[in-house]
Amino acid sequence: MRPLFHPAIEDVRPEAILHALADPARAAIFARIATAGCVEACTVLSTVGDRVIPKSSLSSHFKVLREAGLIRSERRGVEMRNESRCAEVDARFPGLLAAIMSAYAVRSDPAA
Amino acid sequence: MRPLFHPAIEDVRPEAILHALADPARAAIFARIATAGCVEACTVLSTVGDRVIPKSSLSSHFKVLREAGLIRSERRGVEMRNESRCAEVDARFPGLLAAIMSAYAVRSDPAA
DNA sequence: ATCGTTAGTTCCGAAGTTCCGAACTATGGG
DNA sequence: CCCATAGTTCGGAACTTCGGAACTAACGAT
Repeated sequence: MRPLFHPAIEDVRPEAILHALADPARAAIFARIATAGCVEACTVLSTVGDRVIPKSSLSSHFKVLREAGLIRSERRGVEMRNESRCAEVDARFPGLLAAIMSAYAVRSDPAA
Repeated sequence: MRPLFHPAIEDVRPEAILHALADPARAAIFARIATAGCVEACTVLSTVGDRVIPKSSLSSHFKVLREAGLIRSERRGVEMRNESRCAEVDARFPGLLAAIMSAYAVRSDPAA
């Protein structure tokens, strides 16, 4: 298993963030990591909404989020700890994550 | 030639906007339409940075922006007028476009 | 009217990306 | 040591993107 790659915050590119969050499943995973105490293992969230996501797909979603600079992942024994890099990303691209997350919230809002 | 499709603002989905703007070339085209008096024809901007974009690719970039709800295009004789739908999009997803555009500006900022 | 020019679209093949099941690797417990 | 669990990698099918060539549509000049 190759080591986990995390870009330095100054190497994080906006197109990678937009690409990562342009997938609603990935955006939902990220939202859960960002809100749920900033730590969540992989198979804890093997469903998004009512949709089951296969392990291999989940693994690559995490990889995309990690390589976009949105989360930091660490192997802890047999499982993985993921925490969001919201604070760092927000310092570099102020307001970006908040605006994206609230855009998704608008869409799922029945009043919208 | 089939007619140009524009989604109603309430049908605009955040993932479509993120996907459209996740491509730096498309984001640059959109930025030019949004800032340059909100009207710009296609071949006026056949280059992005120092990169030449073929007509067929340009045409599909415009289509992606249009169908994401970011621009409104109208055939005016032999050419096309494009105007941004910033105001509508901003009313639905407040701050989203501004945050994305300033994220790209950070990236191209030599001090970043 | 018809020709030429300019603006943009469509078609289609090549190249690249995404999805997901199956096989694999790594860690920890009994 | 063997098993179970957590996650990764592989590989093929389905989908997307890119760009050149052929096409269409509008306008002006003759």
